[in-house]
Amino acid sequence: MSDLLERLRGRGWRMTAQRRVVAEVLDGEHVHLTADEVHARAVTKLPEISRATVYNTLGELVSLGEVLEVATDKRAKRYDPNAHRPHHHLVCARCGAIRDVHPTGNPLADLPDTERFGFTVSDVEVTYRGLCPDCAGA
Amino acid sequence: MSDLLERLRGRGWRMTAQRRVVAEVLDGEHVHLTADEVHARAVTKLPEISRATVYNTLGELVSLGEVLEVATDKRAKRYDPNAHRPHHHLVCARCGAIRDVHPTGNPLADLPDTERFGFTVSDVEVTYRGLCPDCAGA
DNA sequence: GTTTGACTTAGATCTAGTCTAATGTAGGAT
DNA sequence: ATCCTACATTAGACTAGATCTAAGTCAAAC
Repeated sequence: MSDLLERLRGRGWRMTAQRRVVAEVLDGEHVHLTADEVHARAVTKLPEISRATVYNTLGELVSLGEVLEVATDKRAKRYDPNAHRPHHHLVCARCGAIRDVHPTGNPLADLPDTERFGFTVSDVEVTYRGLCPDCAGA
Repeated sequence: MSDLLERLRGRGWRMTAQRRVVAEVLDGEHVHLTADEVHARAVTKLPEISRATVYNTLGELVSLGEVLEVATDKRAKRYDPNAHRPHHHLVCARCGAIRDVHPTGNPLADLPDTERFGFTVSDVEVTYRGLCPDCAGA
């Protein structure tokens, strides 16, 4: 069903029921879930899985580069399984929903050396904010 | 000393010792403080000021548009007194330090209609990430 | 100088996340 | 097939950051 599990196994990731379930949840729906939402879905497949394990597993998937952490505001972090195609985010200011977007242009090139203050700049995130159709209609 | 206090008074903002101190802290140093850092500095000027008041006051300054809230990660929010000149941020991935930057280009124009999913897009934030000179050197 | 509604306070509470010590188990060795 | 053990999982305590509450205070309109 998924090559995510294959990739992980290939990297020597010790496979457990809990980790499989977390990976399946992320792989299944290409939306941006919070850790608690991942936990809630995981519990339906494996009732005894604990929150700590979900956090641990998400953290590992992030350091393996298989999943992206998205912290657009002070609500819960969200996890983005679409780590292999670079993209940015469009966030609803009201409900927090996130969509992946692919703007044109290259913002990294738009930051002149004089504006880098000696930093080693390695990454840019562009976050568009607005209201989703549901929240704008209300 | 500052026109921030003038502007606030002009808007009918009820002036209290606590609010003045918070405004002065923000106005004084053009860095990006966390709420607790604001509180710590405020306490040196007005020892009995409470954390709740600092939070309230910061929240009001944000809704008045005098101060910007910057939530670049899951650490504490930071408050940016430079609300009147549009800019973006350069963040140190290690220590969380923030610098204001002014990239060229206009990312809002870089998001085609087909990528807007019916959202009413009103704002873009560009966050550059990297290591500051101190953290890169370590 | 009074009045009053807005402001401030200490501390409880909430949420998201991390840590710990005890227990369980995947998967290599035998 | 079973045994080991290093790694994984667990429940629940803990933390940081932020918000809420109810009681007390005070700026400013009169």
